[in-house]
Formats: sequence, structure tokens, C-alpha cells
Amino acid sequence: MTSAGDAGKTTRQLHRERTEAELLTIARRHLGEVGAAGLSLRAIAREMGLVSSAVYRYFPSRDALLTTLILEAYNELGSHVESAEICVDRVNYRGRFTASALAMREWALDNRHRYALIYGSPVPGYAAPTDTVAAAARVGLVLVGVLSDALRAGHAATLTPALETASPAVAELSSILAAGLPPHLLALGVESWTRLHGVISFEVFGQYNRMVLDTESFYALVIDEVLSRLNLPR
Amino acid sequence: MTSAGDAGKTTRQLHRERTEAELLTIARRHLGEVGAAGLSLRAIAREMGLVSSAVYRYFPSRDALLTTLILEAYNELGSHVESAEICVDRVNYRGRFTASALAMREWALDNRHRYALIYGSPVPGYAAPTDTVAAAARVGLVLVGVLSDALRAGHAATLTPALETASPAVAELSSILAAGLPPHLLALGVESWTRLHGVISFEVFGQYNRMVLDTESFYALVIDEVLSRLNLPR
DNA sequence: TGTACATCAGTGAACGCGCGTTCACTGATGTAC
DNA sequence: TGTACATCAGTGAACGCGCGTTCACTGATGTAC
Repeated sequence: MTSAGDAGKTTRQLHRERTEAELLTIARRHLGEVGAAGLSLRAIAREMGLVSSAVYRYFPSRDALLTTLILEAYNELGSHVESAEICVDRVNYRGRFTASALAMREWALDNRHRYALIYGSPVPGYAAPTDTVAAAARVGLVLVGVLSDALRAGHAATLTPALETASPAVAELSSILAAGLPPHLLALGVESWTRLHGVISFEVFGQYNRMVLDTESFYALVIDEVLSRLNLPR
Repeated sequence: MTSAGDAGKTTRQLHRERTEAELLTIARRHLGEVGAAGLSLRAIAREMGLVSSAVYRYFPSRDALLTTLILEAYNELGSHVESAEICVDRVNYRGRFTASALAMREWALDNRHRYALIYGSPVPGYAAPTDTVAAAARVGLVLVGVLSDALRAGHAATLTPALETASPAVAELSSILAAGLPPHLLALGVESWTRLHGVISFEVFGQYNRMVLDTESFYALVIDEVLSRLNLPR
């Protein structure tokens, strides 16, 4: 039970950390079963064998718990994608993009309710704090990073006239995300990310029922389409 | 208050129809204020000045009411897009596609909660009946119809090798949607639709906050990208 | 090492709320003769 | 046109449920001397 980071911690601290972790584990599972709107502090407490008010020693309110879960979901998705991408040879741009895209879908399918939590309809009555922005941007950063590296290596996507004129639409992003990437490429990156998200959300939310039979190969097809638009070298 | 279709109807029937319509109007507004998960029969009855049990004379359960609202939303979105597309000169394929795409976004922004209802996270505890499929397909049908007409006029999108081999992924659709359209074009159509949806859902659900500044021109850019992929004649 | 006090995780009862759904009923509207 | 019966929209009370949050409390753990 004791791990490296436990040194110098009191019994109380260790206990608190373990309880909080267990609380989150159960919350995560409940989220997967009933969805965000149905997530109940009392139900979580009940399952832990705690009285409902005890949960308030760990989270000041239901909203605070939700915020934690949302941040966690963004970060887990982010690191899932990051660690898939990092395994690919740096100069294999297509491979890096493909690995990222596949990791996105994989995480979404394994964590449908959590994907819904962060990308689906906003939870009624819940207002997301602004500090989720950085966590939310991680996936986008990975994709844009590939484009950025490819560009530095001399591989650029074809620019259409519309792309050049409309590019200021995503201007503000450049400061947050990827300094040095020209705005039209950034716009293309955001659009590519959106394309992947669109397919995933249609699949996860059941819109492809009785429409797209083999969602996996359809996703592969979309990746292929995106790659050829981005003109990444083979 | 009396309309053309009222002929031969009894006072009771007329009253019932008016009450049901008012019920739905209020339900629609509540949906826009609290979202699907928070929609409450009691709150609707309260606002109508009815006792809560009276609602059961009109809808056998909360789920039945939700189903009606969902069907209604699909059909309204569907006819909104259809009537935008029908106004464009038949041989102006780009115009027809653009008009449809703009109508999709327009409806979504004017009906954010209803868009969430049909395309967002599934409502917890609610199981959608299968008869929504036809209503859900209407938007897709419009887009695919444009492609189909363009093809008949001799304009076809470029096929990539991946597109040809992966095409069976959407095979079943062909029977439902557009007989006569080759599967790869159908796949491209579904992908185009998904692209539009991806952008709209990111915008409606707030993912573009602090990322895409001018969502309207970004959407225009995406339409442009999709059009050039589809190779529709100018 | 031992004692006195401070911290704080967890308790249990309570507040006040809203929800979906059932059921026996009343009284107005509709229908058959 | 008038009467007798059937239909059915709306009532009001009730059932049983779950929820988030507050609050004074107990008792174990931690800390300062």
C-alpha cells in the first residue's frame, strides 16, 4: 500500500489520500453508469460505506467533484494521446498523426461517459471553471505539434484561397497553442481535430447506428482523408 | 384560433389539440432552459396551471414526452435544411450544399438545447425508440442528394485508393438513403456531413471558446474545404 | 517519554426540496335513441 | 328536440423516492511542551 511518495506523511494524510482516491474511483464508475447529470454524492457515499455528509470533508460541493472529474478526464485523454504519439519515430509524421487519432478514438470508446462529460452537452446547472482550458487543449496540441514539426521539415499542406483569407478566425489560438505555426496551418489543424472529433462523437453517441456498419474502418478512412489533405509525407 | 383543419371536429377535440400544443410549447422552452435531463413534467404542468397528473392525459410518461420532443427536433431540423436547399437552383450543386450546411448551423445555434438533445450525450435513463431513424436521416439525405444529383450530371469526387477499399463500411446505408449512389461516394457524403456536425457541435458545446474566435467564418472555411474535396462544379 | 491541547475524519439527524406516477373522484362534453 | 348514458379532461391527495447541504457531535490522530 505504501509507495515512494509516502515518505514523511502522517497516517492521517495517507488515509485521506487513499479515501479521496477511492471516492474518485467510485465517482468515475458511477459516471460511467448513470452519466454526469445522474451523478449523486449520496450514492457514492453509500457505496463507500460512508454517511453522505462525510463526502464534504473531501469535496465542498457536487460541482467541485464534477470539476475534478472533468479535469481528470481531459488530462487522461491528453496523456493517452500524448503517450501514443511519442512512441512513433519523430520523422514519421503520418504515423504520429495516425497514432494520435487512433488513441483519441480508443480512449473515447473505453470511456464513453467521460467523453460525453467533456465533449457532450453541458451538464445542466454546472458551470465549468476556466482552468480546464489548458487540460482541454492537450489533444489539440499534439495534433498541431505534428503539423508544426512537418512544416519545419519542409512539408506544408496546400493552401486554398479561402484558407488564406479566412485564417484570422483562429488567430487567438496561436498564442496559446503553437507559436510559430502560420494561422492557415493552425486553422487546418483545428479543422482536422474537429473532423476526428465529429466521427468519434457520432459513433459514441450512437448516430451511426444503422448507418455506418464498420465504424472502425470508417474512422481509418477519415484519417486517410485528413492525412491526404494535410499533405504529410509518406 | 380556428384553422382550416378544424372542420368537423368537436369542441373536445379542438381543446385537446390546443392543450397538447401548449404543453409541447412549454416543454420545448423548458428544454431550452434546463436541458433534457432537467425536464420535469411537474414544472410543465405548474406553468400551464394544471395539476401534475393531468399531463398523463396527454403523455403516458416523461419518456413519451421526450420522444415526441426528439422526433420534433429531428423533423424541424430536417425541414429547415430541406427548405433552405430547395430554394437553390438545381444545377448549382455548390450552392445547394452550402445552403444546406448553413441551415444546419443556423438551426443548431437557434436551438442549442434541442441540438444537444438529438446530437449530444444520450439522456440518462432514456432509451430512444427506433422510429426516430427516418427523422434523423433527413439532414443526411439532403446532403447526399446533392452529391447524387451532381454525379448524375457527370461530376464525381476524386477517389483515393483507401476510399475504394474501405467503402463497404457504410454499405447498409445505401439501401436506406440513396439507392444508386456508389458506396464510396456515400462514404464521402457521410464524412462530409460528419465534418459539418463536428464543427457545429464544438461550437454549440463551447469547445471553441478561446480557440476559434470567429466561428462563423471558420464554418465558412470548413464548407469551402468540404466543397473542394467533393469536387462539386462551380 | 508523557501529558495537554488542537486538529479533523466521520456520524447521525434534520431541513427543505422536487420528482414521476397512481387512483378514485367530479363535472363538462359527446352520442345514441 | 329531449333524455339517458358514455366518454374523458382535469382534480387533489397520496405514495415512495432521492437529492444536496448544514450542523452540533464524538473520538481517533497529531503536535507542542
